[in-house]
Amino acid sequence: MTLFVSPSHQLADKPAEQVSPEVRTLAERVFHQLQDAIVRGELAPGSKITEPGLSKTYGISRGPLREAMRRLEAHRLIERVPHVGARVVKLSMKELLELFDVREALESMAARLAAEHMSAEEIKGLREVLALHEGQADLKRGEAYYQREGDLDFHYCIVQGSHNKMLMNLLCDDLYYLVRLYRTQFSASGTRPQRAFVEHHRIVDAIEAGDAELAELLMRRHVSASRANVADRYAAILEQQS
Amino acid sequence: MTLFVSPSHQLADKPAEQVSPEVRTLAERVFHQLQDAIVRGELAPGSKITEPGLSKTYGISRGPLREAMRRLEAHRLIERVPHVGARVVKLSMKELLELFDVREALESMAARLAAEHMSAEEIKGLREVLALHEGQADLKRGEAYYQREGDLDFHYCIVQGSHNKMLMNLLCDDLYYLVRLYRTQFSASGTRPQRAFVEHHRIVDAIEAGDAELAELLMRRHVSASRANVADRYAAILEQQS
DNA sequence: TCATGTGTAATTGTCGACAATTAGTGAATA
DNA sequence: TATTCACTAATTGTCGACAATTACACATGA
Repeated sequence: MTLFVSPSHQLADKPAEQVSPEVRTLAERVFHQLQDAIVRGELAPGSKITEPGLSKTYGISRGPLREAMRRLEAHRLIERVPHVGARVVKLSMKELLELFDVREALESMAARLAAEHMSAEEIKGLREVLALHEGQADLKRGEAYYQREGDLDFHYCIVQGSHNKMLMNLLCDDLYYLVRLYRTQFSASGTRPQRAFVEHHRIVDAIEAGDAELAELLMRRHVSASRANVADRYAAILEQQS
Repeated sequence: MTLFVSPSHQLADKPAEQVSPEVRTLAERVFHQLQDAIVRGELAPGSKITEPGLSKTYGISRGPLREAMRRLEAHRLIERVPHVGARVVKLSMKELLELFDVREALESMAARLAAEHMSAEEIKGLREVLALHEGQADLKRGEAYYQREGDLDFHYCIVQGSHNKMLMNLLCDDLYYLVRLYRTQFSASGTRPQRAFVEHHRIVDAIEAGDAELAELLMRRHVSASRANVADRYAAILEQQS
């Protein structure tokens, strides 16, 4: 399967070293390192990050560090206030649901475009991704982690299949890091993974049939169901606490 | 009409001075200045911009300048290559159409959410925006410029009405500068403005009726028609040249 | 006890200088 | 003549130091 390498796998395999492709400058490297650290939860959401601190931790001066932080800010992973400082972003449930709305809009469009533009070879690769997930035992046992990572792989493939670079940038470079960050704050499981798996197959079927409208509709429902699942679990947690 | 101030009007009224709200640092100021300069076409698309050059032009050192450039890069207004330099982004027709696809996805979602969340007062403000456009004589004469700017105002209002901050950031802070940049490269007019004006009213009707699905559908068609108009005009230009 | 003002310490913003990489010019050779 | 290599100039990347702003602690007064 040479289709693509998901960012999650990239980050899981390599221990945050600069073996990656286009990391030719210190600012680039520390940007990716900080991105990983935030997404993995090593830098706690809401915690304050100071320039001298990070500068010492990563062994670089504040110049490239500030450029990296500017990029993190643009990607919505940290929040800065002039003359005050920066904090790791902390997603509220409201913001998380907003993120799902944006995903619903963009990913359904991606599915539509994928149905129109994906080559037979790409669709084959997509099937292999699904087969890979099916083979994983933990899916049946209801353990959500790999399924969720695989879920990202799947969505990643669809977005790539849209052949729309702007969409790819928005979803794969920007929003997915937020999606992964959310995992460190709200864990999700239940019976959702199995159903999501079925939905994935239906979506690929529609794409393979070249039915753009159906692919779009199914992806929209898929993301929407995922959103509802998160909202329900959150409501349950609130119930439990009170 | 206290509803909002569109970025286009902001930039039109103030001659790029730092009277704006939260511009408390040099990097912020030069970021906005460069953003304006690019969107207005003062910095030609595709032209190379060098750090010493800008540094001298704006009278600041390269530190804050580089941070501003990093933000411009994140907003896709310039493209940087490590150790080589930066260029003002030049939208190809393919990329412009990609942008329309993204807008179609996001703005239709915004219209749906606006129909669900806009208050009566906000809707009243929206009507006033339309009335303002109607009063402008150049709309009837087919002069597109103000209509197009007004078009942005309209879309801006809808996005604000969605009450979804993530959507607002994506559309109003990021993509709209690209949309405005496109105007400097491809001028659009024809009979489209008048029809767009009618479509605007239909959309507001749906929002006022609280019909989320209809509002979404109409906005989707509206953006799609705009996209088709651009594509047709481009095809005509290609025809003319050959 | 609470509010207010002051002073200090820490952090952020900005600058100029140096190191590293690249592009372009020109000369030497096949 | 075309190609390749070296050299130079310019630009980008990085660093450390200084200035400006802010936050916190403490003392003073009502």
